[in-house]
Amino acid sequence: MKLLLLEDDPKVADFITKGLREAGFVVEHTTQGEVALSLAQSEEYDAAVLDIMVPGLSGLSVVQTLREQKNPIPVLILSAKHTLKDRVSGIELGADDYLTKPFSFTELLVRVQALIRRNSLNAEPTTLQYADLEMNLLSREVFRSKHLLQLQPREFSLLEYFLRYPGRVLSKTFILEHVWDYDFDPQTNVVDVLVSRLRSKVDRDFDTKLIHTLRGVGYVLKL
Amino acid sequence: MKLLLLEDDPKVADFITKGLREAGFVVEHTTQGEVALSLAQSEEYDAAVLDIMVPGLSGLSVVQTLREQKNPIPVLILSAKHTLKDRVSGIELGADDYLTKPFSFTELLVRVQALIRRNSLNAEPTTLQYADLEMNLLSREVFRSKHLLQLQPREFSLLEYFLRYPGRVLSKTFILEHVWDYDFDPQTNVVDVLVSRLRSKVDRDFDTKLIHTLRGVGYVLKL
DNA sequence: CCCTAACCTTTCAATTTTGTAATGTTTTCG
DNA sequence: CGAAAACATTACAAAATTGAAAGGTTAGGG
Repeated sequence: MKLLLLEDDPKVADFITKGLREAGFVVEHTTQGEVALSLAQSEEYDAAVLDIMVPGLSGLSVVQTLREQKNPIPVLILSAKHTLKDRVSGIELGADDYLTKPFSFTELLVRVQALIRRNSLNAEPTTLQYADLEMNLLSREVFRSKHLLQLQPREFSLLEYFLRYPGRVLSKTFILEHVWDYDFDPQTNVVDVLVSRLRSKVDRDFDTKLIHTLRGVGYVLKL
Repeated sequence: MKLLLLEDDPKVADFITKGLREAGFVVEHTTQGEVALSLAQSEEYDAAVLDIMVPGLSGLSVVQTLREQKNPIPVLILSAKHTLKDRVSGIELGADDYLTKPFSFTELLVRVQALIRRNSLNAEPTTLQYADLEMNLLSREVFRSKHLLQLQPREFSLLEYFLRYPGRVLSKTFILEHVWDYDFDPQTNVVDVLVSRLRSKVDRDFDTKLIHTLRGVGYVLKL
Protein backbone atom coordinates (compact mmCIF):
# COMPACT_ATOMS: atom_id res chain seq x y z
CA MET A 1 0.00 0.00 0.00
CA LYS A 2 1.43 3.29 -1.12
CA LEU A 3 0.68 6.60 0.56
CA LEU A 4 1.28 10.18 -0.39
CA LEU A 5 2.08 12.65 2.37
CA LEU A 6 1.98 16.43 2.04
CA GLU A 7 3.44 18.08 5.15
CA ASP A 8 5.87 20.95 5.46
CA ASP A 9 6.81 20.65 9.15
CA PRO A 10 9.88 18.35 9.11
CA LYS A 11 9.25 16.98 12.59
CA VAL A 12 5.65 16.05 11.94
CA ALA A 13 6.53 14.64 8.53
CA ASP A 14 9.28 12.49 9.96
CA PHE A 15 7.06 11.24 12.77
CA ILE A 16 4.25 10.27 10.39
CA THR A 17 6.50 8.79 7.71
CA LYS A 18 8.37 6.55 10.11
CA GLY A 19 5.23 5.35 11.79
CA LEU A 20 3.44 4.53 8.56
CA ARG A 21 6.50 2.74 7.16
CA GLU A 22 6.65 0.60 10.27
CA ALA A 23 3.00 -0.23 9.72
CA GLY A 24 3.96 -1.57 6.31
CA PHE A 25 3.11 1.32 4.03
CA VAL A 26 5.30 2.76 1.32
CA VAL A 27 5.32 6.50 1.94
CA GLU A 28 6.20 9.24 -0.52
CA HIS A 29 6.68 12.60 1.14
CA THR A 30 6.69 16.12 -0.20
CA THR A 31 6.45 19.59 1.29
CA GLN A 32 4.90 21.27 -1.73
CA GLY A 33 1.26 21.16 -2.76
CA GLU A 34 2.14 21.35 -6.45
CA VAL A 35 4.31 18.25 -6.17
CA ALA A 36 1.68 16.40 -4.16
CA LEU A 37 -0.89 17.18 -6.82
CA SER A 38 1.17 15.87 -9.69
CA LEU A 39 2.17 12.76 -7.75
CA ALA A 40 -1.46 12.08 -6.86
CA GLN A 41 -2.39 12.41 -10.51
CA SER A 42 -0.09 9.51 -11.34
CA GLU A 43 -2.70 7.28 -9.70
CA GLU A 44 -0.03 5.17 -8.05
CA TYR A 45 -1.20 5.88 -4.55
CA ASP A 46 -3.79 4.14 -2.43
CA ALA A 47 -4.44 7.20 -0.29
CA ALA A 48 -3.16 10.71 0.42
CA VAL A 49 -2.63 12.50 3.71
CA LEU A 50 -2.61 16.24 3.12
CA ASP A 51 -1.78 19.07 5.47
CA ILE A 52 -3.86 22.17 4.81
CA MET A 53 -1.27 24.69 5.91
CA VAL A 54 1.72 24.40 3.60
CA PRO A 55 3.46 27.12 1.62
CA GLY A 56 2.13 27.38 -1.93
CA LEU A 57 -0.77 25.22 -3.05
CA SER A 58 -2.69 24.18 0.07
CA GLY A 59 -3.97 20.71 0.87
CA LEU A 60 -7.50 21.93 0.34
CA SER A 61 -6.69 23.16 -3.17
CA VAL A 62 -5.06 19.83 -3.94
CA VAL A 63 -8.21 17.87 -2.99
CA GLN A 64 -10.39 20.30 -4.87
CA THR A 65 -8.35 19.96 -8.06
CA LEU A 66 -8.21 16.18 -7.78
CA ARG A 67 -11.97 15.94 -7.38
CA GLU A 68 -12.57 18.26 -10.32
CA GLN A 69 -10.51 15.78 -12.32
CA LYS A 70 -12.72 12.97 -11.00
CA ASN A 71 -9.75 11.42 -9.23
CA PRO A 72 -11.22 9.16 -6.54
CA ILE A 73 -8.08 8.74 -4.40
CA PRO A 74 -9.02 8.64 -0.69
CA VAL A 75 -7.85 11.81 1.04
CA LEU A 76 -7.29 12.51 4.72
CA ILE A 77 -6.91 16.20 5.57
CA LEU A 78 -4.65 17.31 8.41
CA SER A 79 -5.06 20.68 10.05
CA ALA A 80 -3.96 22.69 13.04
CA LYS A 81 -7.28 24.47 13.15
CA HIS A 82 -10.18 22.50 14.44
CA THR A 83 -12.98 24.89 13.75
CA LEU A 84 -16.14 23.35 12.42
CA LYS A 85 -15.93 25.63 9.40
CA ASP A 86 -12.60 24.19 8.27
CA ARG A 87 -13.68 20.66 8.86
CA VAL A 88 -16.80 21.20 6.82
CA SER A 89 -15.03 22.90 3.93
CA GLY A 90 -12.50 20.07 3.76
CA ILE A 91 -15.22 17.46 3.47
CA GLU A 92 -17.20 19.61 1.05
CA LEU A 93 -14.23 19.91 -1.26
CA GLY A 94 -14.14 16.15 -1.45
CA ALA A 95 -11.86 14.97 1.35
CA ASP A 96 -12.88 11.65 2.87
CA ASP A 97 -11.80 12.34 6.42
CA TYR A 98 -10.36 15.06 8.61
CA LEU A 99 -7.92 15.07 11.53
CA THR A 100 -6.88 18.04 13.65
CA LYS A 101 -3.48 18.48 15.24
CA PRO A 102 -2.36 17.43 17.69
CA PHE A 103 -3.32 13.79 17.16
CA SER A 104 -1.91 10.47 18.27
CA PHE A 105 -0.21 8.38 15.64
CA THR A 106 -2.54 5.47 16.30
CA GLU A 107 -5.48 7.69 15.51
CA LEU A 108 -3.97 8.58 12.14
CA LEU A 109 -3.13 4.98 11.34
CA VAL A 110 -6.63 3.76 12.11
CA ARG A 111 -8.18 6.38 9.88
CA VAL A 112 -5.83 5.74 6.99
CA GLN A 113 -6.50 2.03 7.15
CA ALA A 114 -10.23 2.68 7.26
CA LEU A 115 -10.02 4.89 4.19
CA ILE A 116 -8.15 2.30 2.18
CA ARG A 117 -10.45 -0.50 3.25
CA ARG A 118 -13.54 1.50 2.39
CA ASN A 119 -12.06 2.37 -0.97
CA SER A 120 -11.14 -1.15 -1.99
CA LEU A 121 -14.56 -2.38 -0.91
CA ASN A 122 -16.18 0.25 -3.05
CA ALA A 123 -14.14 -0.69 -6.09
CA GLU A 124 -16.80 -2.61 -7.95
CA PRO A 125 -15.55 -5.48 -10.07
CA THR A 126 -16.76 -5.65 -13.65
CA THR A 127 -16.79 -9.43 -13.78
CA LEU A 128 -17.88 -11.98 -11.26
CA GLN A 129 -17.00 -15.61 -11.41
CA TYR A 130 -17.31 -18.85 -9.57
CA ALA A 131 -16.07 -22.17 -10.87
CA ASP A 132 -16.80 -22.22 -14.61
CA LEU A 133 -19.48 -19.56 -14.28
CA GLU A 134 -18.55 -16.10 -15.51
CA MET A 135 -20.65 -12.96 -15.46
CA ASN A 136 -19.63 -9.72 -17.14
CA LEU A 137 -21.57 -6.92 -15.50
CA LEU A 138 -20.79 -4.47 -18.29
CA SER A 139 -21.74 -6.53 -21.30
CA ARG A 140 -24.34 -8.38 -19.23
CA GLU A 141 -23.17 -11.68 -20.65
CA VAL A 142 -23.06 -14.87 -18.64
CA PHE A 143 -21.02 -17.91 -19.55
CA ARG A 144 -20.87 -21.38 -18.14
CA SER A 145 -17.86 -23.27 -19.47
CA LYS A 146 -17.49 -20.73 -22.27
CA HIS A 147 -21.08 -21.37 -23.29
CA LEU A 148 -23.27 -18.28 -23.43
CA LEU A 149 -26.38 -18.35 -21.27
CA GLN A 150 -29.36 -16.23 -22.23
CA LEU A 151 -30.72 -14.87 -18.95
CA GLN A 152 -33.72 -12.62 -18.39
CA PRO A 153 -33.25 -9.50 -16.24
CA ARG A 154 -34.62 -11.05 -13.05
CA GLU A 155 -32.59 -14.18 -13.55
CA PHE A 156 -29.48 -12.09 -14.14
CA SER A 157 -30.10 -10.16 -10.97
CA LEU A 158 -30.50 -13.28 -8.85
CA LEU A 159 -27.38 -14.88 -10.29
CA GLU A 160 -25.50 -11.66 -9.61
CA TYR A 161 -26.33 -12.01 -5.92
CA PHE A 162 -25.26 -15.63 -5.92
CA LEU A 163 -21.93 -14.62 -7.45
CA ARG A 164 -21.46 -11.70 -5.09
CA TYR A 165 -21.94 -14.02 -2.13
CA PRO A 166 -20.59 -17.38 -3.28
CA GLY A 167 -20.93 -20.14 -0.72
CA ARG A 168 -23.28 -18.02 1.35
CA VAL A 169 -26.87 -19.04 1.83
CA LEU A 170 -29.37 -16.55 0.44
CA SER A 171 -32.70 -16.80 2.23
CA LYS A 172 -35.95 -16.26 0.38
CA THR A 173 -36.40 -13.08 2.37
CA PHE A 174 -32.99 -11.83 1.27
CA ILE A 175 -33.84 -12.58 -2.34
CA LEU A 176 -37.21 -10.83 -2.11
CA GLU A 177 -35.56 -7.80 -0.57
CA HIS A 178 -32.72 -7.56 -3.06
CA VAL A 179 -34.00 -8.88 -6.35
CA TRP A 180 -37.49 -7.38 -5.97
CA ASP A 181 -36.97 -4.71 -3.31
CA TYR A 182 -39.96 -6.10 -1.43
CA ASP A 183 -39.90 -5.81 2.31
CA PHE A 184 -42.93 -8.04 2.62
CA ASP A 185 -43.87 -11.57 1.57
CA PRO A 186 -45.95 -11.44 -1.62
CA GLN A 187 -47.64 -14.69 -0.51
CA THR A 188 -46.73 -16.38 -3.77
CA ASN A 189 -43.89 -18.63 -4.80
CA VAL A 190 -42.12 -16.12 -7.05
CA VAL A 191 -38.75 -16.99 -5.57
CA ASP A 192 -39.19 -20.71 -6.10
CA VAL A 193 -40.18 -20.08 -9.69
CA LEU A 194 -37.26 -17.77 -10.36
CA VAL A 195 -34.79 -20.23 -8.86
CA SER A 196 -36.28 -22.94 -11.01
CA ARG A 197 -35.93 -20.84 -14.15
CA LEU A 198 -32.36 -19.91 -13.30
CA ARG A 199 -31.48 -23.53 -12.66
CA SER A 200 -32.88 -24.61 -15.99
CA LYS A 201 -30.34 -22.31 -17.63
CA VAL A 202 -27.37 -22.54 -15.29
CA ASP A 203 -27.50 -26.17 -14.13
CA ARG A 204 -29.81 -28.23 -16.34
CA ASP A 205 -27.32 -28.99 -19.11
CA PHE A 206 -24.35 -29.54 -16.82
CA ASP A 207 -23.25 -32.42 -14.65
CA THR A 208 -21.98 -30.43 -11.69
CA LYS A 209 -24.80 -28.42 -10.21
CA LEU A 210 -23.97 -25.05 -8.69
CA ILE A 211 -27.27 -23.94 -7.15
CA HIS A 212 -28.16 -25.97 -4.09
CA THR A 213 -31.18 -25.96 -1.80
CA LEU A 214 -30.89 -25.83 1.96
CA ARG A 215 -34.31 -26.88 3.16
CA GLY A 216 -35.90 -24.31 5.40
CA VAL A 217 -32.92 -21.99 5.01
CA GLY A 218 -32.44 -20.85 1.44
CA TYR A 219 -30.22 -21.39 -1.59
CA VAL A 220 -26.44 -21.44 -2.06
CA LEU A 221 -24.06 -21.18 -4.96
CA LYS A 222 -21.33 -23.76 -4.43
CA LEU A 223 -19.55 -26.70 -6.01
CA MET B 1 3.65 5.55 -17.64
CA LYS B 2 5.47 3.11 -15.43
CA LEU B 3 7.24 0.03 -16.71
CA LEU B 4 8.68 -3.01 -15.03
CA LEU B 5 11.82 -4.56 -16.50
CA LEU B 6 13.16 -8.00 -15.69
CA GLU B 7 16.62 -8.47 -17.20
CA ASP B 8 19.78 -9.94 -15.72
CA ASP B 9 22.31 -8.85 -18.31
CA PRO B 10 23.56 -5.47 -16.99
CA LYS B 11 24.44 -4.13 -20.43
CA VAL B 12 21.08 -4.93 -21.98
CA ALA B 13 19.25 -3.69 -18.90
CA ASP B 14 21.11 -0.40 -18.96
CA PHE B 15 20.51 0.05 -22.67
CA ILE B 16 16.76 -0.58 -22.36
CA THR B 17 16.29 1.42 -19.18
CA LYS B 18 18.02 4.52 -20.52
CA GLY B 19 16.14 4.40 -23.79
CA LEU B 20 12.75 3.99 -22.20
CA ARG B 21 13.42 6.75 -19.69
CA GLU B 22 14.34 9.09 -22.51
CA ALA B 23 11.05 8.17 -24.14
CA GLY B 24 9.30 9.40 -21.00
CA PHE B 25 8.66 6.17 -19.12
CA VAL B 26 9.36 5.55 -15.47
CA VAL B 27 11.30 2.30 -15.37
CA GLU B 28 11.76 -0.04 -12.43
CA HIS B 29 14.44 -2.64 -13.03
CA THR B 30 15.18 -5.92 -11.34
CA THR B 31 17.31 -8.94 -12.17
CA GLN B 32 15.23 -11.48 -10.24
CA GLY B 33 12.00 -13.09 -11.33
CA GLU B 34 10.71 -13.28 -7.77
CA VAL B 35 11.11 -9.54 -7.34
CA ALA B 36 9.54 -8.82 -10.71
CA LEU B 37 6.54 -10.94 -9.77
CA SER B 38 5.91 -9.19 -6.48
CA LEU B 39 6.38 -5.76 -8.04
CA ALA B 40 3.95 -6.65 -10.84
CA GLN B 41 1.43 -7.76 -8.24
CA SER B 42 1.40 -4.26 -6.78
CA GLU B 43 -0.54 -3.21 -9.89
CA GLU B 44 1.43 0.01 -10.16
CA TYR B 45 2.80 -0.74 -13.59
CA ASP B 46 1.34 -0.07 -16.99
CA ALA B 47 3.33 -2.85 -18.63
CA ALA B 48 6.12 -5.34 -17.98
CA VAL B 49 9.10 -6.32 -20.14
CA LEU B 50 10.36 -9.72 -19.06
CA ASP B 51 13.44 -11.61 -20.13
CA ILE B 52 12.90 -15.36 -20.21
CA MET B 53 16.43 -16.37 -19.31
CA VAL B 54 17.20 -15.06 -15.85
CA PRO B 55 18.52 -16.96 -12.85
CA GLY B 56 15.72 -18.14 -10.56
CA LEU B 57 12.09 -17.64 -11.56
CA SER B 58 11.97 -17.18 -15.33
CA GLY B 59 10.03 -14.55 -17.22
CA LEU B 60 7.70 -17.26 -18.48
CA SER B 61 6.88 -18.38 -14.94
CA VAL B 62 6.21 -14.80 -13.96
CA VAL B 63 3.66 -14.33 -16.73
CA GLN B 64 2.08 -17.64 -15.96
CA THR B 65 1.65 -16.81 -12.28
CA LEU B 66 0.31 -13.34 -13.04
CA ARG B 67 -2.28 -14.73 -15.42
CA GLU B 68 -3.34 -17.39 -12.94
CA GLN B 69 -4.01 -14.51 -10.57
CA LYS B 70 -6.06 -12.80 -13.30
CA ASN B 71 -3.60 -9.93 -13.41
CA PRO B 72 -4.15 -8.27 -16.78
CA ILE B 73 -0.89 -6.27 -16.95
CA PRO B 74 0.42 -6.19 -20.53
CA VAL B 75 3.56 -8.30 -20.85
CA LEU B 76 6.28 -8.28 -23.50
CA ILE B 77 8.58 -11.28 -23.41
CA LEU B 78 12.25 -10.96 -24.37
CA SER B 79 14.30 -13.96 -25.38
CA ALA B 80 17.59 -14.91 -26.97
CA LYS B 81 16.04 -17.94 -28.57
CA HIS B 82 13.84 -17.32 -31.50
CA THR B 83 12.48 -20.77 -32.06
CA LEU B 84 8.80 -20.92 -32.89
CA LYS B 85 8.26 -23.21 -29.92
CA ASP B 86 9.38 -20.58 -27.42
CA ARG B 87 7.43 -17.82 -29.06
CA VAL B 88 4.30 -19.92 -28.96
CA SER B 89 4.68 -20.99 -25.36
CA GLY B 90 5.18 -17.39 -24.28
CA ILE B 91 1.98 -16.27 -25.92
CA GLU B 92 0.14 -19.34 -24.66
CA LEU B 93 1.11 -18.57 -21.09
CA GLY B 94 -0.51 -15.19 -21.47
CA ALA B 95 2.17 -12.84 -22.75
CA ASP B 96 0.87 -10.16 -25.09
CA ASP B 97 3.90 -9.89 -27.35
CA TYR B 98 7.29 -11.42 -27.96
CA LEU B 99 10.65 -10.05 -29.06
CA THR B 100 13.83 -11.99 -29.77
CA LYS B 101 17.35 -10.73 -29.20
CA PRO B 102 19.04 -9.02 -30.82
CA PHE B 103 16.53 -6.25 -31.46
CA SER B 104 16.74 -2.55 -32.18
CA PHE B 105 15.64 -0.25 -29.41
CA THR B 106 13.08 1.41 -31.67
CA GLU B 107 11.48 -1.96 -32.24
CA LEU B 108 11.09 -2.47 -28.49
CA LEU B 109 9.73 1.02 -27.96
CA VAL B 110 7.11 0.66 -30.66
CA ARG B 111 5.88 -2.60 -29.22
CA VAL B 112 5.71 -1.35 -25.66
CA GLN B 113 3.74 1.71 -26.75
CA ALA B 114 1.38 -0.48 -28.75
CA LEU B 115 0.79 -2.71 -25.72
CA ILE B 116 -0.05 0.19 -23.47
CA ARG B 117 -2.30 1.82 -26.02
CA ARG B 118 -4.16 -1.42 -26.63
CA ASN B 119 -4.58 -1.92 -22.92
CA SER B 120 -5.95 1.52 -22.15
CA LEU B 121 -8.32 1.27 -25.09
CA ASN B 122 -9.61 -2.01 -23.76
CA ALA B 123 -10.14 -0.60 -20.31
CA GLU B 124 -13.89 -0.13 -20.40
CA PRO B 125 -15.21 2.74 -18.34
CA THR B 126 -17.99 1.99 -15.88
CA THR B 127 -19.62 5.38 -16.19
CA LEU B 128 -20.27 7.54 -19.18
CA GLN B 129 -21.17 11.17 -18.98
CA TYR B 130 -21.84 14.20 -21.06
CA ALA B 131 -22.90 17.57 -19.68
CA ASP B 132 -25.32 16.83 -16.83
CA LEU B 133 -26.12 13.36 -18.17
CA GLU B 134 -24.58 10.46 -16.28
CA MET B 135 -24.86 6.77 -17.04
CA ASN B 136 -23.57 4.05 -14.75
CA LEU B 137 -23.06 0.92 -16.82
CA LEU B 138 -22.82 -1.31 -13.78
CA SER B 139 -25.88 -0.24 -11.87
CA ARG B 140 -27.63 0.64 -15.13
CA GLU B 141 -28.80 3.92 -13.67
CA VAL B 142 -29.06 7.10 -15.69
CA PHE B 143 -29.19 10.59 -14.19
CA ARG B 144 -29.82 13.96 -15.72
CA SER B 145 -28.98 16.74 -13.28
CA LYS B 146 -29.00 14.26 -10.39
CA HIS B 147 -32.54 13.22 -11.35
CA LEU B 148 -32.99 9.51 -12.01
CA LEU B 149 -34.33 8.58 -15.44
CA GLN B 150 -36.20 5.33 -15.86
CA LEU B 151 -35.06 3.94 -19.22
CA GLN B 152 -36.16 0.76 -20.96
CA PRO B 153 -33.47 -1.60 -22.25
CA ARG B 154 -33.59 -0.38 -25.85
CA GLU B 155 -33.58 3.23 -24.74
CA PHE B 156 -30.62 2.55 -22.47
CA SER B 157 -28.74 0.93 -25.32
CA LEU B 158 -29.29 3.87 -27.67
CA LEU B 159 -28.28 6.40 -25.04
CA GLU B 160 -25.17 4.34 -24.36
CA TYR B 161 -24.13 4.78 -28.00
CA PHE B 162 -24.82 8.50 -27.83
CA LEU B 163 -22.60 8.75 -24.75
CA ARG B 164 -19.86 6.60 -26.25
CA TYR B 165 -19.76 8.86 -29.28
CA PRO B 166 -20.70 12.31 -27.98
CA GLY B 167 -20.82 14.99 -30.64
CA ARG B 168 -20.71 12.38 -33.37
CA VAL B 169 -23.64 11.90 -35.68
CA LEU B 170 -25.24 8.47 -35.45
CA SER B 171 -27.01 7.54 -38.68
CA LYS B 172 -30.19 5.50 -38.61
CA THR B 173 -28.25 2.69 -40.24
CA PHE B 174 -25.63 2.82 -37.47
CA ILE B 175 -28.36 2.69 -34.86
CA LEU B 176 -30.11 -0.24 -36.54
CA GLU B 177 -26.82 -2.12 -36.73
CA HIS B 178 -25.78 -1.48 -33.17
CA VAL B 179 -28.92 -1.22 -31.09
CA TRP B 180 -30.78 -3.94 -33.00
CA ASP B 181 -27.98 -5.82 -34.74
CA TYR B 182 -29.92 -5.56 -37.99
CA ASP B 183 -27.91 -5.32 -41.18
CA PHE B 184 -31.02 -4.49 -43.17
CA ASP B 185 -33.71 -1.85 -43.09
CA PRO B 186 -36.84 -3.21 -41.37
CA GLN B 187 -38.93 -0.81 -43.49
CA THR B 188 -40.56 0.66 -40.41
CA ASN B 189 -39.81 3.73 -38.34
CA VAL B 190 -38.52 1.92 -35.26
CA VAL B 191 -35.55 4.23 -34.98
CA ASP B 192 -37.69 7.38 -35.11
CA VAL B 193 -39.95 5.94 -32.45
CA LEU B 194 -37.07 4.97 -30.19
CA VAL B 195 -35.45 8.39 -30.49
CA SER B 196 -38.79 9.96 -29.67
CA ARG B 197 -39.19 7.80 -26.58
CA LEU B 198 -35.65 8.53 -25.44
CA ARG B 199 -36.15 12.26 -25.94
CA SER B 200 -39.31 12.23 -23.88
CA LYS B 201 -37.21 10.98 -20.95
CA VAL B 202 -33.90 12.73 -21.52
CA ASP B 203 -34.92 16.10 -22.96
CA ARG B 204 -38.63 16.73 -22.43
CA ASP B 205 -38.39 18.09 -18.88
CA PHE B 206 -35.22 20.08 -19.44
CA ASP B 207 -34.51 23.40 -21.05
CA THR B 208 -31.26 22.51 -22.77
CA LYS B 209 -31.87 19.73 -25.25
CA LEU B 210 -29.10 17.19 -25.79
CA ILE B 211 -30.40 15.05 -28.64
CA HIS B 212 -30.43 16.91 -31.93
CA THR B 213 -31.61 15.94 -35.39
CA LEU B 214 -29.51 16.42 -38.50
CA ARG B 215 -32.00 16.12 -41.30
CA GLY B 216 -31.08 13.44 -43.76
CA VAL B 217 -28.00 12.50 -41.73
CA GLY B 218 -28.88 11.23 -38.28
CA TYR B 219 -28.87 12.24 -34.62
CA VAL B 220 -26.22 13.79 -32.37
CA LEU B 221 -25.72 14.14 -28.65
CA LYS B 222 -24.41 17.63 -28.01
CA LEU B 223 -25.08 20.81 -26.06
C1' DC C 1 -45.51 29.94 -51.13
C1' DC C 2 -46.44 25.31 -51.95
C1' DC C 3 -45.11 20.56 -52.25
C1' DT C 4 -42.52 16.83 -50.81
C1' DA C 5 -39.55 14.29 -48.01
C1' DA C 6 -37.99 13.67 -43.57
C1' DC C 7 -39.14 13.52 -39.11
C1' DC C 8 -42.16 13.32 -34.75
C1' DT C 9 -45.75 11.47 -31.99
C1' DT C 10 -49.52 8.69 -30.78
C1' DT C 11 -52.06 4.54 -30.82
C1' DC C 12 -52.60 -0.19 -31.19
C1' DA C 13 -50.96 -4.93 -31.64
C1' DA C 14 -47.47 -8.51 -31.00
C1' DT C 15 -44.11 -10.29 -28.26
C1' DT C 16 -41.54 -11.03 -24.24
C1' DT C 17 -41.08 -11.16 -19.46
C1' DT C 18 -42.88 -11.78 -15.09
C1' DG C 19 -46.22 -13.25 -11.56
C1' DT C 20 -49.84 -16.50 -9.90
C1' DA C 21 -51.77 -20.70 -9.12
C1' DA C 22 -52.17 -25.46 -9.43
C1' DT C 23 -50.04 -29.81 -9.23
C1' DG C 24 -46.28 -32.96 -8.43
C1' DT C 25 -42.18 -34.29 -5.80
C1' DT C 26 -39.09 -34.73 -1.98
C1' DT C 27 -37.83 -34.48 2.75
C1' DT C 28 -38.58 -34.65 7.58
C1' DC C 29 -40.55 -36.08 11.70
C1' DG C 30 -43.88 -38.19 14.68
C1' DC D 1 -45.04 -45.62 7.24
C1' DG D 2 -47.87 -41.63 6.57
C1' DA D 3 -48.77 -36.82 6.88
C1' DA D 4 -47.28 -32.27 6.56
C1' DA D 5 -44.16 -28.89 5.12
C1' DA D 6 -40.96 -27.26 1.88
C1' DC D 7 -39.65 -27.20 -2.57
C1' DA D 8 -39.93 -27.95 -7.90
C1' DT D 9 -42.12 -27.58 -12.11
C1' DT D 10 -45.52 -26.52 -15.33
C1' DA D 11 -49.24 -23.98 -17.34
C1' DC D 12 -51.61 -19.95 -17.69
C1' DA D 13 -52.57 -14.93 -17.01
C1' DA D 14 -51.06 -10.28 -16.38
C1' DA D 15 -47.93 -6.76 -17.16
C1' DA D 16 -44.28 -4.61 -19.51
C1' DT D 17 -41.71 -3.83 -23.54
C1' DT D 18 -41.22 -3.39 -28.22
C1' DG D 19 -42.63 -2.99 -33.12
C1' DA D 20 -45.82 -1.38 -36.83
C1' DA D 21 -48.72 1.81 -38.74
C1' DA D 22 -51.02 6.04 -39.27
C1' DG D 23 -51.47 10.83 -39.11
C1' DG D 24 -49.49 15.24 -37.93
C1' DT D 25 -45.54 18.53 -38.13
C1' DT D 26 -41.43 20.77 -39.85
C1' DA D 27 -37.87 22.13 -43.11
C1' DG D 28 -36.06 22.97 -47.55
C1' DG D 29 -36.12 23.17 -52.65
C1' DG D 30 -38.38 24.65 -56.69
